[in-house]
Amino acid sequence: MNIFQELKARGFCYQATDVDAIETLLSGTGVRFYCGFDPTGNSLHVGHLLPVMAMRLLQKAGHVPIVLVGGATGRIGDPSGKQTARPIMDLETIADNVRCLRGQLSRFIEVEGGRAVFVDNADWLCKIGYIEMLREVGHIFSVNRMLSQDSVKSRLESGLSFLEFNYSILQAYDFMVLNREYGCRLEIGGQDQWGNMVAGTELVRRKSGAEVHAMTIPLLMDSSGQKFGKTSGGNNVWLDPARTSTFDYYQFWRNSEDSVVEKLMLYFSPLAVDEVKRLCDPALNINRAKEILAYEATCLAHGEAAAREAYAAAGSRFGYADPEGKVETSSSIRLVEKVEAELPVVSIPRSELDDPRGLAVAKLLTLAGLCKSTSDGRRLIQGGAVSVNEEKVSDPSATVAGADFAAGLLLRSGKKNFRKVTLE
RNA sequence: GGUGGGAUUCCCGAGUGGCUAAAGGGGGCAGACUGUAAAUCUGCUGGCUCCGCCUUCGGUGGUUCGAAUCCACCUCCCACCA
Repeated sequence: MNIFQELKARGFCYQATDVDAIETLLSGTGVRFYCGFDPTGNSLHVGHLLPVMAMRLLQKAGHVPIVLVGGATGRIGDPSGKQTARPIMDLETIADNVRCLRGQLSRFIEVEGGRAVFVDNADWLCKIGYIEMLREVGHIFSVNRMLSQDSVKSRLESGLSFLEFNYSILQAYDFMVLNREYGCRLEIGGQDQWGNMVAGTELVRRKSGAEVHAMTIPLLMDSSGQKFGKTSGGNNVWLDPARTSTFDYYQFWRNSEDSVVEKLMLYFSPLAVDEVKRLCDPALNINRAKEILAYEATCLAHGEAAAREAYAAAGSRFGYADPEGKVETSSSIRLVEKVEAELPVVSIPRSELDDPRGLAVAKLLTLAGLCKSTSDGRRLIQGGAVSVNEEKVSDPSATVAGADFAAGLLLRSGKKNFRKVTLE
């Protein structure tokens, strides 16, 4: 199985400018390809991960990823797939986001020894003058053509500013620069990027005559048609452990529905295609498959030690799916002997206890990030979902005192959401 | 440029003077059942120092004891006509 066939088998291929040409290109080695990420936040979430996984696979096959973080395009905002314009961010925020995203991406993509290149399009886009830009590439873009793009058309009704309208030109320009400076031959990206990517291949062809390609990756949806990667209360599952603890990250994968485990494992684990198919056979042990999925996904994002810890914490809490180790796997997942489960820890300022009436449990839930407001917390308590140190709380006005934190307070909302709360 | 229609809580969408924190559905959360799954049933789903108070129905003013609902102006969308 060559790399292109593997990408296909794993479900990474959605649209491509020329399937055969791309397969031929990739059957060689050392092909430089690129994928861009806009610094709209200081962390990626699992929704961003699909193209990252595709880059990983390509890199493992001997190709060279050019990871572009859009310090310049982030100042514009891509309208593709968006209902309304995004707020314009200030420059420091963007610069900070660029740094954070690079750090996260370098966990997935190996950088050493020239095996990957990290670039920021601010390095060229911010230097070019408007007139210069118009003269260089403006004549190649047809407004008529741009207007017929789906991503533009859908925004014509709700309103599309000139600023955003320019986005695809900038993205196309990136491809041209990367082709010229780095010999980049292929761009990959989410399916909503198709229009922008095709604009790039055309620009390159017309400016330099080089033949370059684009391939999109499908957009992941969950069973209810929502964008994949949201959880409890529609929150994103972040890669940044400060925003989503490794335990919760592991749990996100562990709680996948049966019907999508195989798909997710093909996308997000490094295990070979046949092994994934074997593990996900419903006759085998679907819960073991989920553990392996969760473990492998956590390994990639947070490293093996953190993954093992999360696996142990969840396993000792909820039980292991395959305690006798009957399921064979090449995964490095190993049964962990009884350990104290390390649940996600949150610390709150000691001053929260200053109020003579005590600290309301409902408030504590909010501070610990288990619900969005005190009112919400009160409702959870009324619904019988909350316990403190394994004792159910039934009074919505209940409070805790300093003594309850003696050994770290164990706060629970529902069956699966735990926080160990400490004072600082 | 002209005429008509619209903007409602996370989303869709009711509501046309007090009984409206605002129907219904979706989504989400929680409870029961389970396999930390799905399906199903039940409850909750603006905020707060919570049996009371405060803030919401595009924006700003006004009428009224009282407005998401009436009036004026503004902004943005949609439709038809030119």
